This record gives sequence, C-alpha cells and structure tokens, in this order.
Amino acid sequence: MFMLFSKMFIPTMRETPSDAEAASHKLMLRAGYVRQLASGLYIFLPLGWRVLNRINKILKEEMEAIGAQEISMPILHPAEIWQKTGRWYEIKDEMFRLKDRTDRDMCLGMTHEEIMTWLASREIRSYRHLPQIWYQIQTKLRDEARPKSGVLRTREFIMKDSYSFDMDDRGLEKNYNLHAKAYHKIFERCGLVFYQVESDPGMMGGATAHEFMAPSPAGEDDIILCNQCGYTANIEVAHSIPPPIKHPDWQYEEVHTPQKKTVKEVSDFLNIRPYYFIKSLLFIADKEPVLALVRGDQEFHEKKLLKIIGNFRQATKDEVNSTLGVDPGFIGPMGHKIRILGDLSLTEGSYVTGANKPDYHIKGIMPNVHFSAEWHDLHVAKEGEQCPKCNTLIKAEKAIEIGNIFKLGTKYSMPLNAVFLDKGGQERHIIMGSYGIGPARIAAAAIEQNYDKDGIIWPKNIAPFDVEIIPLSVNDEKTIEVLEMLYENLAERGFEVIIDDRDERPGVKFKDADLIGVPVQVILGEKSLKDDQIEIKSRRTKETKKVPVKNAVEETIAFFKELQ
RNA sequence: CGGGGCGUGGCUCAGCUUGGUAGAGCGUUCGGUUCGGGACCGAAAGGUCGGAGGUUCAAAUCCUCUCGCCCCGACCA
Repeated sequence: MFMLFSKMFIPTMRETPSDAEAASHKLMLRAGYVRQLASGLYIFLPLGWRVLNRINKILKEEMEAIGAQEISMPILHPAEIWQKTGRWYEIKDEMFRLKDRTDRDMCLGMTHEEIMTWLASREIRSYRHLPQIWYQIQTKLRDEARPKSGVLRTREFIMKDSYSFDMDDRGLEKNYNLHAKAYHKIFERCGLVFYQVESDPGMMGGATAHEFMAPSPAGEDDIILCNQCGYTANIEVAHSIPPPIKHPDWQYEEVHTPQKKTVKEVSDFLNIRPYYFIKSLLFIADKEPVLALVRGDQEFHEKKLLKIIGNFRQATKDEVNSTLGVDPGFIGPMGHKIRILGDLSLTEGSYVTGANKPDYHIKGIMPNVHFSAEWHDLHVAKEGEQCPKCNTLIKAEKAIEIGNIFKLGTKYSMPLNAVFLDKGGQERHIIMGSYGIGPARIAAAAIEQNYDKDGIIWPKNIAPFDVEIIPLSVNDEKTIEVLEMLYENLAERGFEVIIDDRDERPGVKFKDADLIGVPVQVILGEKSLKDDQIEIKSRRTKETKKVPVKNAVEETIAFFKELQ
C-alpha cells in the first residue's frame, strides 16, 4: 500500500497554535494529525486516523487472542438501566443527558457496564454459557469538567472496553490475569514505556483494580515506584514509610508560640524540624467530628480517610472552636472525646503539637501515652520515602493512564439481575470484570515519550506509515524510475509507504518528514543516484545509510526490522 | 465550580496604556529566478478587530454584559 503526499490531506503548520501546551498536543496539530472542533472535541485527520486504526488493530488482535469477542453497543442509552445501578443519580454533571421526543430520559454512554450487563442478564441463563468476554471499540462521551492536553482528556473519545462474565471468583481471577497479560503485550507492541500499578477501584466498585501508566511529564496521575521490589501504585492508594526519625528526650511541657499557627511557622519559631510535629485536622463526617493526625512533614491524604470514615468535609473555624475549644492552629489530640485517627508514622516517639489553647504548643507529647488514636495510613506517599514492602527508597513519577482493569464482582449483575443457574440448579449472580484502553491516549503517550525538536518519532508499529520515500526531484527521470521500483516492491512486501511527490524544495520535504515522524525515510537524490545509491535514514537517530539501488528494497526492509 | 490568561486575515503576533485611515511575518494565488534542511524578487487576494449594548463628533482601543478557548486547582465512573 502506498499513498502520495500530494494527494493526502496533511495540513502541516510551521508555527504552533497558541493554545497547545503538551508536546503531543502541539505536534499532533503541527504535523496535521488532528484539529480541534471545540473544547474537548477533536477531529482526527487522515494521518491521525491511520495511527488510531493501527492501534485498534493491535487491540483487536490481542483481545481476540484471549478469546474476547467484538460486538458494538449503542452510545445512546435509556435512563432506566443507569437508574437501576444508581449511577444515574451518583454521577452528576459528567453525564450527558437528554430526552427523546416522547420525553423519555436518555443519556450518552460514558462507559458500558450497564448495557453489557443488561445484555448478559437477558441472554445468559446457564453456567454452560459462561465464561464470556465481550469487547468493543466504541465512542464514549463524558462532559469533562476540564478537557485538556489535546487528545489526552476529551469529552468524546474512543475506548476499547471489554467485560468478562464468570460463574465464580476463580473465573474472574483468570480473566483478569488474561487481560493484564494482553495489556502488557499491547503496550509493548505500541512501543510504550509503561507500568502496571495498583489503583483505586473508585466508583467502579469492586476490590481490585490496576492501571497501566505511561510515564510522562504530561501525565495527570502521580505514581509511586520501587525499583528494588517492583512495588508500583497510584498515589491515590500508594503506601510508604516516611523516613524514620530520632526522637529527643523531651519533657512534656507547654511552650509559648504567639501567633504561630502553621507547622512551618512554629517549626521556624521553635527551631524544631517539621517532622517532629503532629498536624491535627478536624473533619465532619455525617455530623460526627473526626480528628485526623499526620506527621508535620507529611501531606494528609483525603481519599485514604474517605475509605475509612466515608464522606466528610473540612470543619469550619466555628466548628473547630465549638468542638475542640480552640482555634485552628493550636489543636492538639489530647483530652478530646471525639474519634481520632492517626497516621501510622506517629505510633511512637515524642512530638510537638497544639496545646488546645491559643498561642501555646505542647512539646514532648507521646502517642499512646498522652492520647490514643486508631492508627491508619493517612499520608500521601512521596519520593524519598521508603517502600512499604522492601524499605528501599521509592520514586515518584507523573504518568498518563493508558488502560485500566477492574474486578467488578456482582456490582452490576446484582442490580440488573444478571444471573445464571449453576450445576446444582442454584441461581447465582454473574461475576464480572471490566477492562479499558484509550487508543488516543496511547497515541499521545507514544508522542510524549518519543519526540525531538523536529517532530514526532513514532514507534514503528503505530506509525501512520512504515516508510516515507522522499524523491528530492520529481522531474528527474532516474529518480522516478527508482522511486517506482521501490514503492512497488515495498508495497508488495506488505509495507505501508508514503511518497512525498510534491514539487517542493528538499528542505520543505525534510522538515515535514521529520515533523510527521514516519520511522524510516528513504531519500532519492540525484547526486547519490549518479553513483546508483539511495539513502536510508532513521527518523529517530537521523543516521543515514547509503546503499546500492539494486539492494534498496532488501536494505530498507532490514533497516525497518531493526527499529523499535 | 474557584483562580489566572487570551480572543485582531488561514497561523504566530503588534496596535489598546494616551480613542481619529487596521498593521507585520509566515501561509495562499499569479509571474520570474532558484532547488540536499521550511529560498529570493515582484504583484495580488484575504479582516463583521469573538458577540451585544453603552459612552463619544468618532471605539480594535474606554465602560457594562455575554460567548468561546487555554492554563492552575477541585473533579475524573
């Protein structure tokens, strides 16, 4: 297969549109892959669509390889099904809602757990029908609060989503692991650097979830990594052991700290390091006040507390006063009757904390001596702390979420009554899993991880073309002769080739070729052709190899095969 | 939703403070010279200055409202 540059719609730009920030966003615009229609809505131009299709082809191959069957679901859904699972009410502005002409409530699909489960509930009757894996590559719509970074976060996007249906947890475990393995193959084939990390199942429900993360400064997520034992987790669930500290032999005493409220202020004032402090934060959970404690050098982790006590909010200044009898800034954990939760790093030692009276702090307070608390992990893990599994120093990185896998259990099969009869004739709920991948995010992540000042450097399996042939002169007879020989042979051998047949100056063609990022460039110049040679150039390294015309096809293929 | 920024030919931007003929570079079209890393010369087309209202003899410029887009945060099924 070959295409002519002059006939294709590839609107490259010399300058970067001013509202692009992320490298992938800038380059996809400049190189003519996408155009923006409105906030969070993107048009994929021929090159961009080719890339997505190549990614989708890989997705399909790996899904079929684990026995998944492709289907296609509507993106317009009746409200009732979403009402049955409760998500119609739980999800707020992020769901696009509308009514049909008969005033029936409808919504646009943000994901397809409900509809897939609905189908299973109607069609699956017996254990003999299980297990099943159904998948689709389908448009999703979410009215994102903040679309950003080009195609990384959009309101309409394509997603590969698959769903597994099993009779029991063992079956789910198997399908979950099959998906994890398939995902590893997919992201490897797409040429990405990635990690599988522990993640928060969130509103998807279920106990276990992992995310696949492509490290990149453009990413929205923070992940924690341990190079030693391989522990990886999203910061939302990551554990860590803060650096241990040596505790001084303080006497329990009040110290005067006029107007000093924050840890930093008191720390500077008393000349005591922040990690010797206990930070006390008051929250209101279902009307019950809860005091949360973290070490002074630690950041309090809201989601971790949420999982323990359920919904809560920060207490107002007045509530702090009426509950604890003191203004924020001078709170200490001693002498209160309310529920107290403390971070695990505080279980022993001697600390500084608020004295529960204005302008005073307590030095020498000891957990489990001067106060008691329920101990939980309540802090945000950060770089420089220790791995919870092997004590090695951990690293933090930003990453793009390119895929996720969830064990759903019966979260959807219960409300939608998706049941089957087991061997014993017993009616049981289907055990489900759901698994997503965002192809556009793969493309963007691939660019974020592979570009230079001149443009995109595609991993070879997802590039829009394998080879770009650049005849420097389109009026030279010998050039045309070699060109035809080359592309016909390459196309015959299954390569996808683009030919820059435009009557442009060489500089323009080189610039565009680098910008577009096809991994192999074959340059046909009159000078080299005089010696019966052509040039094969790597987009990534810019290294050029001259080879005789008679070996051009084989050499080009060999060159391509050696690339990543 | 909170905070910040920006809307002027297709793209990047100047002009706005201090109201008075709407500009530049790139791109596009035509002609010519060029031709191995975004060439050069000449000519031309192309703009309701995001929109509405107001102030004024006069508004891209000042005021009010509004819409859109980007960034930070919150949110993210």
